[in-house]
Amino acid sequence: MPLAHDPRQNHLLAALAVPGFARLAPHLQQVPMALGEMLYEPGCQLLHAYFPTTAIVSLHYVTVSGATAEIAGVGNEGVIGISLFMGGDTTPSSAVVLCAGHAYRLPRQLLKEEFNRCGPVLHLLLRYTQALITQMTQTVVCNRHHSVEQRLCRWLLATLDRNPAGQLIVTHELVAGILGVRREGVTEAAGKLQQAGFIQYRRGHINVLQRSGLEARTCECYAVLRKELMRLLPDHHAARRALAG
Amino acid sequence: MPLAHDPRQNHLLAALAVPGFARLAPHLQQVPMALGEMLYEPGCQLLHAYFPTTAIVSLHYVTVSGATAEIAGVGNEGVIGISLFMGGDTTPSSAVVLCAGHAYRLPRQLLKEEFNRCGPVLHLLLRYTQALITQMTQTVVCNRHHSVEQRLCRWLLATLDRNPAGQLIVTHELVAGILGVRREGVTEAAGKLQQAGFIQYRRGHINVLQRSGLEARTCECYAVLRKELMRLLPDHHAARRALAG
DNA sequence: CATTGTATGTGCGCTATCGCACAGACCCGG
DNA sequence: CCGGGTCTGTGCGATAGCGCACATACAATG
Repeated sequence: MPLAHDPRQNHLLAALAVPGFARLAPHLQQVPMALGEMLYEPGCQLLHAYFPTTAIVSLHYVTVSGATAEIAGVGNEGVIGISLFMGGDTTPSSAVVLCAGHAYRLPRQLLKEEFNRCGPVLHLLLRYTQALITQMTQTVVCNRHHSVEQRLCRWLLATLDRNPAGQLIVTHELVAGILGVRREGVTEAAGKLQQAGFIQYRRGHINVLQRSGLEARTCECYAVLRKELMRLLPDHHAARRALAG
Repeated sequence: MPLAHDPRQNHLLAALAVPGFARLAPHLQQVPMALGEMLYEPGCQLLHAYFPTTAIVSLHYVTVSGATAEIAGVGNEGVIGISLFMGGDTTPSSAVVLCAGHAYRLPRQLLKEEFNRCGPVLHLLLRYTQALITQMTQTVVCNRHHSVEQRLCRWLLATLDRNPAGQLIVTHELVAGILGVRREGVTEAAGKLQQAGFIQYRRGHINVLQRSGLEARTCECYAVLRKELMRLLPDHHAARRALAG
């Protein structure tokens, strides 16, 4: 059974075989993540990789004119800092904490060393990177062709998958930045979902009451992505619990 | 000096050190690529990786309702088939030939074997993958915030960079599929660019007359991306020529 | 409990893009 | 040189989303 704070709440860490995990564990440091905290800025050298457990992080892009969009989200299924092992060291996007929580961080050098052993850790991280690419692929087409309401549903569902509590601490403004639309557009779409009884919100909180309603209103992107992520990232954490039980 | 058909017209192959290249060269098979040819379909297992020399390929996504968008383009700076070494084997996107030309292909198994030597080839391919991610990042935000005209300029410039001839064999319809807009939208934007004297087109052909005009009208995405690709993918082919000269 | 900053609701007119329909123009192949 | 299929030009009305302005309502804090 996992401790209150266990690195293995992160699925990637949970999927590591014993020797790899044993090498890394002494260097994993738990850190709290506050809402709005920026883990890295465009072009900045990362010092650590972050493996979220309860926190949710958004990979963001901000244009010169201040327009923003989420490129992909990262929760306990993944890691922030793939450029550390992919070779570029930096990226043109930034990483912002969307839901406060915790993560374990690993110094840059240790991640690189473990990666360069060319063992299972390398393959695990690359498979996760492939999953991230899939997410970005879906976001490209979703941003192009789907409505604000559809994309709001998709985002709510994806975030819920990473935070089963069912209560999100976000403002419409924040969601607008993620979807790359006006705040008013989010207010309108959220209003419709609330009227339908699927969600309920108040000043900075969104409660999901009826997942199935959101699933009915979202675009295909949610289901496509979920299926593909299942294929690429079997939930080893759940599997381990099942084995232990 | 490169032969008329030299694998090293592809920058990735050109960047390989002698031993790696020597191992792969006997297995590289030159293949012609016809306009519109589909290299792989969503979810299909690739049998080869393709290293374009003169061909240009578009990574595409098609929704259930038939809407399309380009996720990223691949020319002689890259390779098609990263999922072979990233671990997923398939992707939800497809790859379509946009500009007829040639490529060298390498059987799946040989690429994997070379990758698993964990030498310079692995690092080169991962760095290219990072460049592809950067391209997708830019496409996410560009699709969300920039106009048809800006994105048309960006696409023309990016394609020109991969095909210095300055003449593209594409219809408005085809470009519309790439940008994810109506055919009429492309006709209108292209009309404006032609009136400005930047391009000239006729039935299925587009000639770029004045790059600087396009550069002035495109969004920041082109410059940002170009700079980042320069950083990640120094043009080893040009470097080699310079050394030889 | 009063205050104040922040979040949300709403109403405009505006623009880009869509979806459709059809006319013309090109050019390839017979 | 003559078709006929394919590209391109153009003109609608419809719509989603924008940008702005301002009203209102909430909740944290002293």
